[in-house]
Amino acid sequence: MPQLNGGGGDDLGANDELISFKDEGEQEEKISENSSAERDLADVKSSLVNESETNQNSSSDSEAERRPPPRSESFRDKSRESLEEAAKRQDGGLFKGPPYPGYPFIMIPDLTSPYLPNGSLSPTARTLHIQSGSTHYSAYKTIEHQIAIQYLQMKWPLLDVQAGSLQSRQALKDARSPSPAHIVSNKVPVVQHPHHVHPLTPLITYSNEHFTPGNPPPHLPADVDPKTGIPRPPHPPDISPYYPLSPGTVGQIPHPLGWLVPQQGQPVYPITTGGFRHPYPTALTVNASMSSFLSSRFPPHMVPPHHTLHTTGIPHPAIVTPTVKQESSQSDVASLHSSKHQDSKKEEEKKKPHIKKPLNAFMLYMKEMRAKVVAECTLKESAAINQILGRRWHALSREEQAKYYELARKERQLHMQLYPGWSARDNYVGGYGKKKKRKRDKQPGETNDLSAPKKCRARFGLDQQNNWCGPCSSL
DNA sequence: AGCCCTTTGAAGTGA
DNA sequence: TCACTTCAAAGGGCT
Repeated sequence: MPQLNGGGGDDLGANDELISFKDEGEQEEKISENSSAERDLADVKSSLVNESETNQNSSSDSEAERRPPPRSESFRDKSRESLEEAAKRQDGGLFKGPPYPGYPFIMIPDLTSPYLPNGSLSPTARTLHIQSGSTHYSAYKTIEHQIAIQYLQMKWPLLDVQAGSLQSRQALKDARSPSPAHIVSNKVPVVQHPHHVHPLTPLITYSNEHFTPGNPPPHLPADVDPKTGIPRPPHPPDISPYYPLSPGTVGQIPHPLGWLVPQQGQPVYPITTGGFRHPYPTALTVNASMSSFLSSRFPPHMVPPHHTLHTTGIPHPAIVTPTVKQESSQSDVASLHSSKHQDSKKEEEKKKPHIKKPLNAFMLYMKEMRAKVVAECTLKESAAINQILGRRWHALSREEQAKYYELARKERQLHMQLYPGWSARDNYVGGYGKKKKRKRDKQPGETNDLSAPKKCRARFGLDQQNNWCGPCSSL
């Protein structure tokens, strides 16, 4: 069976991901719909309205047309065709270059695998010598190692790949807090972007424009702050919007795996307790969060002691330590004064990081397009925005959707590599079946009933006659 | 403060 | 296998 990912071995179930695609005839329609963003949005709005007003007939044309046909093998085949095409366009395989310009996501050959693409054992997997609590690495200058460096340099020319960066992941994985091995050779300063460039951010910020080399997308954060709506200063023209470089500071590219790369002499990463909301909110103290994370993942003898707030690296932004993340130092001090073992246990419980789910294709799409829609429409309420985005999602062409599915697949893959033991179940509050929050029981098509538009009108000030929100009527 | 709303998709659970 | 549930992001609204 052909796999989407030419790299093989991908069992992430991307095959069924395109079930929402439309059939061919509909596709043409959708392509025409996409001819203009404004038209698209207007169409989306119209379809929303029409659907809202006519759904009682349960024959909403727009919905019926947009909704993908039920799963069928033929459809799956088509989807696979599409995916295969996409895979071919991307030249498939994890070890190929970034599938899209502006997508500098390095799929480092199986970071958890000790083997290099050439089949040899990677140095990081071979030589980890732990002596007296410090970590030393040897045999850096092996052929394989150099090959790996060359690989990274080839795939990411701007990256000054040194031994440290290659070892850093293993180093962090073993959570050997600041050790010379981390510090010395890493020349990839992870100067945290003010917006906390997530290693997956290049994925998340994907858009069609991103695939046009040297053509910064107009709707990127440089235009409008997705949160505040305040226009942002544009990027210098000679600087990639994805890499917040200052001229001549190539080395300050945020490593896609930057959170893994321990740093020395770097300023403390900007702590944005408010404002920008990153897909993977960054924990504040790597040692506290990471080692607690490791505590939960690895046997105690493998977990180093906490080193309070000495920040020498970045935890994966998917790791969230809510409420306690800023109390780590205080809690550490408190635990020293507290002789109650239970308290410390509770602290440990609290410190347990929350690894968020990887974003699916639609979520990635939403993250990228939300700001755009918000900018085009005065609506700010996410529920309304999401409705529009949902329509737009269905209006996307197969290829466009396939790109997001691919990004989502890679994100899942990376997530799986980063957190091998993680399960979505871990994030279930109260366990399955015990609802964290009462969700409205959704009957088939209930979202299209009259109550929805009424509620929408009430909440979003939708125009009663035009069945759409007044401020956005121009859309 | 915390849940609701709203979207799609992934993943887990139970029958 | 299927149906159902939860969570992922977002942020204004509501209790």
